Amino acid sequence: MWLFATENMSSDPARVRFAPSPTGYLHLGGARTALYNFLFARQTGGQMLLRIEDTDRKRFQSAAQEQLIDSLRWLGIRWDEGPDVGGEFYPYIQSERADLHREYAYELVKSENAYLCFCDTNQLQTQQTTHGGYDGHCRHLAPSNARKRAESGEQHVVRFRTPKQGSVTVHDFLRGEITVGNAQLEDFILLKSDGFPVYHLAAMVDDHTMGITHVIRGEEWLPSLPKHAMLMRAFGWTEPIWCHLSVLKKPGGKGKMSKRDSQPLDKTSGHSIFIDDLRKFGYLPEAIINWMALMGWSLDDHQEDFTIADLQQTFSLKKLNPSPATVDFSKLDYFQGKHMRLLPAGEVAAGIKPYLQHTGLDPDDATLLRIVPLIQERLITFDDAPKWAGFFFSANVSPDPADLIAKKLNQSESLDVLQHVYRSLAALPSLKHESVEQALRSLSERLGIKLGQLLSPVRVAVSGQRVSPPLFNTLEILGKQVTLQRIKNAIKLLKEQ
RNA sequence: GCCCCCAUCGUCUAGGGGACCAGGACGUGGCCCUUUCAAGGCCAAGACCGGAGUUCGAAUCUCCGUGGGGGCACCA
Repeated sequence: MWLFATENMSSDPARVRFAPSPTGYLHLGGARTALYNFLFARQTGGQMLLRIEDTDRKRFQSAAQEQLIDSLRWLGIRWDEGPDVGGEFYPYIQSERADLHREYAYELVKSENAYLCFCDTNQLQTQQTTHGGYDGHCRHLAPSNARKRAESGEQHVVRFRTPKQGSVTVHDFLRGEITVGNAQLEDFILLKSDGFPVYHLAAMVDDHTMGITHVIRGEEWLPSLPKHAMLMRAFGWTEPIWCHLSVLKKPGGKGKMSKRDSQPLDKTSGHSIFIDDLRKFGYLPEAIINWMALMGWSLDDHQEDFTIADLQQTFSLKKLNPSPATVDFSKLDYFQGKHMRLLPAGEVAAGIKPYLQHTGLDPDDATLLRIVPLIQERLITFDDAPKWAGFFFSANVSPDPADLIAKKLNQSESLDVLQHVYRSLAALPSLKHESVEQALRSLSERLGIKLGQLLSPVRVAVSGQRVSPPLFNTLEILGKQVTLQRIKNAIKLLKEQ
């Protein structure tokens, strides 16, 4: 047991949260953050919360929340509290908690840690150009006066009063002390003029009231960490443990991966940064999890195969890597192939069926199950199935006559091979792979050519392609009638050349 | 422009002062196996960003530089 002792084992159960904004589909960066939060919660025997950060009504997308939940679930990430499963701290949709946020904002106004600001957009714009930001115009208004203006209906926001002197120091679990001069921080907005809280306020109020112990989130939040810490401190709350994950860089390593990069990545390459796309392309959640877990985290210098259950055992915040990682899809394919080979045959059959159907074929389950052993280790994604197994189900194949000519054989020699193969297969009562193998091996000896040379035209004849699953089994599944018919057709094609 | 973070093979990483002329994995090249393609096995090439310190000793600690990244909204 001591072997596995980590800082997590000895600490109390953690309460963590994944708090996406419903502005788009779940992508790798978000999924990885969710994963790490989930793993950490499980590792410590704590809870994971899902909270929807939708205080920006302008960017709200109604479908996004369901999409998000769907992708997360598909990956196998679970949460103990959330908008869909409820929980003690309901609601978990931030916009529904706005009253609470407002209350806390005004508590800060009362304690003079915040104040009302009446500047309009125009004023702010000029301040931006002349002063490089908000100039503190309303910072020193008399509170009573400000209250009167607000009560008379004048539009206003609530701003946090950041100290002008000194600096803030915040501790990040992975990066240590981070100190920023207060001069860098302007009096940021807490409550918008529509009465909705800004993220900084809402998230801190929710984190505190929901009992969050560790904030594990992306590095893009690091610059606002001082604000968050200041808020927590102004309320007199104890800060959670802050842990900022590195960003994921897009393939090629130039720049942070972002939602806008989806276009050049998908379709053509069969890759995408969106979980939902990956799913459509026929990837396995197990593979994606294994791959994502290793982008920014590692257990040691040799183990790299992990199931999500393994990760729940071994994950630790301490082994997180603070430097950015570049997304590498070739490694995803590697893990995908591995997990594909681990799948029970029935699941492979069920997985590839829709992809075959999508190409207009009508595969039956029994045949599918016989084919799976032949193609399973050759598949990367389910989407690869049509190219490996499509010819089993199509009515006929149309080989390129040039492909029917084996390497180092000319046309008439290849024709000769096909005709011999036809005769010896026709002589068999049925095409059991053992008897096919025996027949063709002895035929190749008789003809004095290599087995590979003999098989090549046959392979093309029956599958229509140069590369196929192992041939003897293929012929058995295809059956005598179809096999002979396709060879006959190939012979005809070659003769016409 | 200002602020912050990061820095080991092409990529993901191990490494927390001597165990490192730096280990593993993906990818790449070669060989083996072989019925094409895979899978598998073996081998190879391939990195501590630079410069000053600290130290008997630095990939590991400090500083400066450089490079990369992130952030500067009544977005999250």
